[in-house]
Amino acid sequence: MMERKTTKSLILEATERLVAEHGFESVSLRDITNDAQVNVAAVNYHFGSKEKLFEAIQCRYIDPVNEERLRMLEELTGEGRVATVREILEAFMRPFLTVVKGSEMSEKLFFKLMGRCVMDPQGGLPEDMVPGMKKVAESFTKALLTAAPSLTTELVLWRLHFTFGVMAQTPMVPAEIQMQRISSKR
Amino acid sequence: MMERKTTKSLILEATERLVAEHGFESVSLRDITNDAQVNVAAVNYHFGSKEKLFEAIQCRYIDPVNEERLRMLEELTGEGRVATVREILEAFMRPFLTVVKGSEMSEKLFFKLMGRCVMDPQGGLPEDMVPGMKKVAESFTKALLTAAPSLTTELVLWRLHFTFGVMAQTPMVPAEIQMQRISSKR
DNA sequence: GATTTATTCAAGCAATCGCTTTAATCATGT
DNA sequence: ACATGATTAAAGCGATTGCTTGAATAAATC
Repeated sequence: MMERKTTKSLILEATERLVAEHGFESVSLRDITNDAQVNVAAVNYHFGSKEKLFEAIQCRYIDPVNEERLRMLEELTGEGRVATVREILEAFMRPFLTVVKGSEMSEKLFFKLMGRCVMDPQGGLPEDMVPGMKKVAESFTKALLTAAPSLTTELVLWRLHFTFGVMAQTPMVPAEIQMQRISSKR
Repeated sequence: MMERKTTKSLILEATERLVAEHGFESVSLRDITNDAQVNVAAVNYHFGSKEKLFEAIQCRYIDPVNEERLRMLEELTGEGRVATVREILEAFMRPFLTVVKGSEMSEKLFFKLMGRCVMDPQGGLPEDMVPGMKKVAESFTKALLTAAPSLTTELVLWRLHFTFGVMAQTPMVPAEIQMQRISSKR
């Protein structure tokens, strides 16, 4: 009996969908396996535990994003080249679009999932993602300090934090705005 | 036997603390009652259900914030007065500080809790908070459109959304930045 | 075709979930 | 002192949690 998609990828996709929609803490193994039309035991067989499954879906897209970020930054600043703040920020943000285009996910779902990863990270980031995140933060901070020498490290980190946070928050647009669309007369 | 604090307020304070720290979905009734040193049944006795308890701690500070917002806005724009964008935004943000100063909570905990209310709202806002939120959104949108006629309703709503979101996100500053403080040499 | 390995399945485990029940205890008014 | 209503406490309810088990099935190797 040949199936179009493997059990493992069915689980991953269902998890991404449900976590994006409801957040990490609200999703149970049964929610996932029901949605994926798969046996409960399959999660522990393929991933070891619920926590490791969650780590897997966090790494799945964030790692490529971080790699593309560093690649673009190296292209901008390598071999003594000088980059503008705008170019550096572009290298920070654009990889999200690059990665989502290359995936099978809808943009909206993708950004919702990214948002959950930033807001919810239950028990912190996966251990093997920490070095990559540190590398990105360090490299971009250094590049931005070079491009804008009047700033301090602390200022740059705060602004990066907000830059990332606003992006992560964008797809979470709550009912407010649609409600307002209706109730406002202008 | 007279106790310093009532059971009800012990529960409220423990809930605020735990929700601010771990988010709504992660906190159980036992977590709360253990932390508050009260019986499990006390929650359902005083609040009816876990969900209503959560609604209570959401309304407890957000309602006063919204009232103060409308009061400040009325002071700025009432009786045909004209307000600047900056003044209006101040009326939008400052009430958070006013309310937290008047409470017994630490600022950090307060903003963390507010952040959870924006990010986590499991099952949407409490029903009886919706009218207040709508009123605030409408009034401030209208005021901002008057102060900055070149903007559209949609633009104003998006910018309010981000303004609010950035504030809600501020106290969530993750390990990144402290980590970076250590690992960066500058 | 037989044997071994990888995967799926139904069933059930202990732990915890929100919540209820019933009885004891407290406070208050007469 | 007694009765009344408000509050607290211990025990346990059914449902759900993450996870494991042992057998059945599919796939791969010989």
